[in-house]
Amino acid sequence: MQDEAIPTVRSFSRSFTQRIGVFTDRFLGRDRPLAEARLIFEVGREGCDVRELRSRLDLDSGYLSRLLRSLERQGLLEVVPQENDRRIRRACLTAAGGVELDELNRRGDEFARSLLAPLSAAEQERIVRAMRDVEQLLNAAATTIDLENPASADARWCIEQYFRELDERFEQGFDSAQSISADSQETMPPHGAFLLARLDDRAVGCGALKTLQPGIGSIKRMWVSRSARGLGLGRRILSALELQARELGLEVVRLETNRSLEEAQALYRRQGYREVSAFNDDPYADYWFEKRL
Amino acid sequence: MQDEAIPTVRSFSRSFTQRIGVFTDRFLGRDRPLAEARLIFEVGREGCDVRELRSRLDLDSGYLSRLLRSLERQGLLEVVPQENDRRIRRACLTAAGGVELDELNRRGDEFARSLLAPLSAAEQERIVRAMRDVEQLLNAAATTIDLENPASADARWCIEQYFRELDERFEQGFDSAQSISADSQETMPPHGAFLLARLDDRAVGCGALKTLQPGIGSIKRMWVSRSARGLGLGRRILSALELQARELGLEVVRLETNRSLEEAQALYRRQGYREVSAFNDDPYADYWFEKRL
DNA sequence: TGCATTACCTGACTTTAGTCAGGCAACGAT
DNA sequence: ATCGTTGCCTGACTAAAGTCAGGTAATGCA
Repeated sequence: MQDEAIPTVRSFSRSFTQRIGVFTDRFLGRDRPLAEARLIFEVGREGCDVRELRSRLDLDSGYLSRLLRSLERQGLLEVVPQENDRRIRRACLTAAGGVELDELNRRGDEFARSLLAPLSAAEQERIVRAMRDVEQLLNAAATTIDLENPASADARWCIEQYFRELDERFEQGFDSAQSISADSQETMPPHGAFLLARLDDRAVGCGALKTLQPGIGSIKRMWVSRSARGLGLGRRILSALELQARELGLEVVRLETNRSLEEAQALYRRQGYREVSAFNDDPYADYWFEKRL
Repeated sequence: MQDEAIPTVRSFSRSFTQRIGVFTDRFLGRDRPLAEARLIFEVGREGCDVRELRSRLDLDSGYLSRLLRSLERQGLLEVVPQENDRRIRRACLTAAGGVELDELNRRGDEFARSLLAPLSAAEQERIVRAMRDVEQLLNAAATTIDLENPASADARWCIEQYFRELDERFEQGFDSAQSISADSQETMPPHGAFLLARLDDRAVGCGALKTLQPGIGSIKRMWVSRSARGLGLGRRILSALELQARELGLEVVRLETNRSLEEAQALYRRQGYREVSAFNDDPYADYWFEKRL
């Protein structure tokens, strides 16, 4: 780590919370408590389940309930039971709530504009670029990679997305039944592992490991959601899978990939994988790689 | 302004306040109110006058007083009257307060470290650079430039700094008595103007305008503090002075400068000033510039 | 059918943050 | 000496934020 890295981060957060904090309090919550304003934002046009609000804003159940009642009294939103499970309730903005949301958005835009206004065009471009960088990398840093049961809803969602993308990208399309298996049993301890990447409780990537034969593992299901690409997440998932492989006592990991997935090939080469001759007959594989751990 | 500028700023502040806000509350103020933790920071090793604390943290006098009493009760600081004016009181950390400050700093560092930890070395370097950019430009944007009475304490402090720097940089040194005048009367309405740049109530630059003869003005005292250079502040002060000149009915502004002040010359040329022959006999002037407004 | 669980709500708190009016001592100028 | 000002403090508030212990209806499961 560079010497000035820590001071830079600290001085940055300090100056930023000061400058932006002032905004958040003064602009956004001018005529209502800040928590209420945030809640209106979070509910948004399409509405939002109460449980979802609770987790996203990290609020106490009782406190959130009270906030919802307050906004209801003000005629800004309605909380209605869901059709299929009447315990779960959904908050939706009323027409008046929509107007309020517009107003909040207007103030937010105005604040952003006033923040940039004193800067020249070139400076504005520079700060916007730098902000995008910081945000991206902050998101990358906030993304966690953990073991997950491959049968869980999030895991299955990721695999589904992965298959869908392969079907789009492969010239011949993709049918998972044709491909080499990597089912739940195979990708769980003690024979394998399934890793899920999450950003703020949202699944954004995955990777799986299964044992081919004693000492030799295979990496499957490497996928990163479009929204999270370019953040080095692929590299982190791959490294984490290799760590899992070592812990399972594997000495070599292999993987196969399709010619259309150029980024993936580049990643494998960068991470020390070398191309080997075909070790299976996966109909979608064009290249085979291997790495000794 | 670019199309995505506003959304980028907004999404950035959103994600940043979320990620950093969590830290500020959870890490820093874990076993005491956030306001107290901030206060300990602000008092720092060398101590700080109460009035200074009030303005820096923008706190109500009564509220601050109560916070100080609370920290005093906890044995973390002492508030003692100043020698020369016993109304003004100074807050100083006790030994225990110093220990607490160390702990706060430790937590801050730890947070910064944990924020960067998941990133690769190259990514860390990228985010640190981007943060520096954002902070610098945010500071630039937060710097205000306003008319100031040239006799005010801040104005005189800036002029003093300016003279001191000229004395350092000119080969022959600098003595303000030898130079062409620009006293308070000359740089005030209706014959002139004095502009002061402030960042968070701290004077960081200045510039003055006086009338030489009907329709012709002269720009003097252009200075930017070292801490604020490279932020385009010189350009903004110069533009603001030109605006003042137009409002005073001037059609031409002139200025002279010393050969050692290369950045200044570059700025003047960039802003449309062209070199002219000497229009005065200032002993420190090597170049003379003029701009038609 | 009964029982545990889930999802949310209510009431009764505490803590933190912030405001306002007035008060007192120290100081500066006359 | 006195009078206005400055710098800080105290008391008496209010609002916002957050916590905790139940409570209730809906649902799922044995």
